[in-house]
Amino acid sequence: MMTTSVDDRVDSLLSKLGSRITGPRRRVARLLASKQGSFSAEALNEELPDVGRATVYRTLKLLSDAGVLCKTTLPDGSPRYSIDHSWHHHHLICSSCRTVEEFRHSALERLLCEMSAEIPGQVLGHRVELYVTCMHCL
Amino acid sequence: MMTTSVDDRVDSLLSKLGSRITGPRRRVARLLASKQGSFSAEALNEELPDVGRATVYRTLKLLSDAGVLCKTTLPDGSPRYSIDHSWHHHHLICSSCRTVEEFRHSALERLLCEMSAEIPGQVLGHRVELYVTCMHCL
DNA sequence: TCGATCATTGAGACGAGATATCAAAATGAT
DNA sequence: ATCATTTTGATATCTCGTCTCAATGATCGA
Repeated sequence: MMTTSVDDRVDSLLSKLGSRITGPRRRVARLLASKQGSFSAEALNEELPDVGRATVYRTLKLLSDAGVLCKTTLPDGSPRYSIDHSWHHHHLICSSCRTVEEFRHSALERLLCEMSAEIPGQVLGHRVELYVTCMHCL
Repeated sequence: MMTTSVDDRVDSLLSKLGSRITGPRRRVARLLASKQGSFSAEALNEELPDVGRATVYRTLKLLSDAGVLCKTTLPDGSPRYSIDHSWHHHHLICSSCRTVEEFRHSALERLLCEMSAEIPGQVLGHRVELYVTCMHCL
């Protein structure tokens, strides 16, 4: 097994951030590692009855700021988290099952980059979301 | 003056929608007409102490559904409303002053339309947001 | 113009998602 | 092992809304 354990990766991330390695943070991270697709903070919270609500939210924020997680807002305004696979990407959001998927599109990036030059002020970043009915729901 | 009064326009919109023309709805609409840029529902509510909270939110929803208003979510998740100038558009959001501005870009639309063909599932719509520091804040 | 009907209102309860407070517990540098 | 500093979690609080329901008021037909 060449695979580093989840705990090892979390430990090194946390120390890189200058944050302490604690039990609750590991428990949140382990649960995240077992997830795929998108999930709500509240769902995680319910799956971790022995970790305080505030700590779940704090850890989610910590990991989002660190770029490990990605926070998206569904069209109705409800927030979803997903693992950030660490390249710049955008989201396909299924209006039916509310699943969030990543996608990348180089032509789109290029165009957005070109557009930035035309826009007054300084462009800091962008977000693109496509609302779809996914194959599974069709 | 060729200008139709706000009340007249609101009246005709409401009857087109099959909704009743009421005092509270007029008061909300008048305030909206005096606004420029983006605003939060709560701010409107505070400026209309004689209109019930529920009614403010209901009217905002009514007008959003009717396409008169446009609801956006700032990166931090807080919602903003703005007058929808009634063509498909996207948003420039100033990260500093949180102002929301509309923009249109035909090449971007064309590309997004082309992309829809490549994407598995059925594309229903899209949203593009550019985060900027606006001229005013620079 | 007058009622009858039915949409609308507003006070307040409720709910989701999230942050603030603060005493107690855990971490980790020494 | 010590101790300053972080972190935790119970709870209160906040924001943005929706729901309920009795009272009100707009509209339409006679």
